[in-house]
Amino acid sequence: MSEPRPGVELLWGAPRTPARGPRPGLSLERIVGEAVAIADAAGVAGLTMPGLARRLDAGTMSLYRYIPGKDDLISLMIETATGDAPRLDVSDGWRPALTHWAHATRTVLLAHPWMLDVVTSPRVMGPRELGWLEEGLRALSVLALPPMRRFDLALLVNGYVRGVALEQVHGEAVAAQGPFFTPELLTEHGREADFPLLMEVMESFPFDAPAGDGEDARFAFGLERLLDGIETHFGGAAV
Amino acid sequence: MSEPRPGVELLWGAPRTPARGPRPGLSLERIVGEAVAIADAAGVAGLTMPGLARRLDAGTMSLYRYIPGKDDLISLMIETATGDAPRLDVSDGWRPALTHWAHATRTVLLAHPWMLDVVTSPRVMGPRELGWLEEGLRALSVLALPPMRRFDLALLVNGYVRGVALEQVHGEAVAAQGPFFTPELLTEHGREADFPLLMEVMESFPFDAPAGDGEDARFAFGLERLLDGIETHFGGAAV
DNA sequence: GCTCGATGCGTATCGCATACGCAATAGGGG
DNA sequence: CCCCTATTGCGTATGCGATACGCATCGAGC
Repeated sequence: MSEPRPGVELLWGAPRTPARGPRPGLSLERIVGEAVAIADAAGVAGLTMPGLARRLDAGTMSLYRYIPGKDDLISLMIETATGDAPRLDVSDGWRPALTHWAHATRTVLLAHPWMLDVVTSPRVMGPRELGWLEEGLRALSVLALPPMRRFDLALLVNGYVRGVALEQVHGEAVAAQGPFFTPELLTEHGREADFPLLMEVMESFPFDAPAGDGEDARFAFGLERLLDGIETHFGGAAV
Repeated sequence: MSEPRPGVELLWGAPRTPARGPRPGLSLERIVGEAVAIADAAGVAGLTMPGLARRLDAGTMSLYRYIPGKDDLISLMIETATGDAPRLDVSDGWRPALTHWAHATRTVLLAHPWMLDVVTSPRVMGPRELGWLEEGLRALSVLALPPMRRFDLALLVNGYVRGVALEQVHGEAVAAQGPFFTPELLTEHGREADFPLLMEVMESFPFDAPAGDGEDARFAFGLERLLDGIETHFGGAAV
């Protein structure tokens, strides 16, 4: 038996258009759009139902006429912020396509860092999000592998993208709340002898470098390594 | 000027032993240990100050005599659950050592899945956690690279481990709340034509396979690819 | 035994998610 | 054309979590 799960219908069903009753003063699109804007600016922690209602000039409880609960709102936010998957060009083989896919995924995650906090929760993926997976599979479809193996590879690359994005966002958040990753942390507690290699790193830390570029380069570099590894292993499987 | 930030002292300072006053009925160790046990069983969402106090047979506010706030508690939980970094044997080169390091990291994350939810928040790392980084750097120290570059590589591998663990935990959580990743999701909404490759995957999904083993293999495989890539790029840099 | 730095914790505040119910609204069948 | 009813807006209320505050109490050293 399939349970109703109203949230799934919001993601997958057709938009509801009621026949009778007062005209709705809000719309799912407006609610979700404003929620995404709030989360972009203040993170998921800054997104509250009263706060969202205030931005929409509505009563708090009015929101619940449109969504069953906050969890469903977040699912819809993910679906909206994700956007449509890029159309990949696989004519040059899987590697350029998968590279493009990975970079596009990273761009989305960095544009909406709160997504890194919420994609973990148990939830149902929407059509847009599955569209991204489908495109990833399409990039890999030129490899003569069982579908399940291609799926593994798509998740592998996706996991890499997430992990590195998480690392970057985390690092930036820590840096924003004050200098922490400095030699002083260790010397002040007399622990510098326990972390000789970290001391080296901290001392050479270029705090003045433009953070974004370095992160992009680090990401691209790691991605190339990962794809190199895939290629040496599966390169011969090209159709 | 360095601000006080009491949480940092809890992580890095010496254990406080008060001279006067009533004997403390609780201890940091007991509080943090019980908190980790709760989070292991119920996730961070299941960890509340009143709930924790109840397990400890204490009043809720008593906890605040030991920790400044919940955030600091979580920092301490991470530090405790992380455990001591494994001593790596680098005599066979960087690759076996780094492999061991990555697997050990993964083991910790899967033993305490809530860590994946909280490592993102802006926080200060403790000595144990930095010890892991130090060990990762030690594995890479046999490569003749600038310290910063070795640091990048350590974060790269760490990011990969996190990303894949996140993916696995997320997938398991979704699966636990009912079948979702099935062809029916698509066919029920008449969208099967939009996701031909996903349909293939869903149809071949072996729901009966032992999940853990498959995930371990997938992780190990991806890690090998990543290290392969690093090796082909930096292999010549061995000291 | 007095003092003063601690501790245990009841009480209170504040913010959040969300259930419930009532009043206002408006398309459509009679 | 009007009333019926599905529907909306939202005030009010509940319950829970984090945490500030203050009081009663404790106990090591004088």
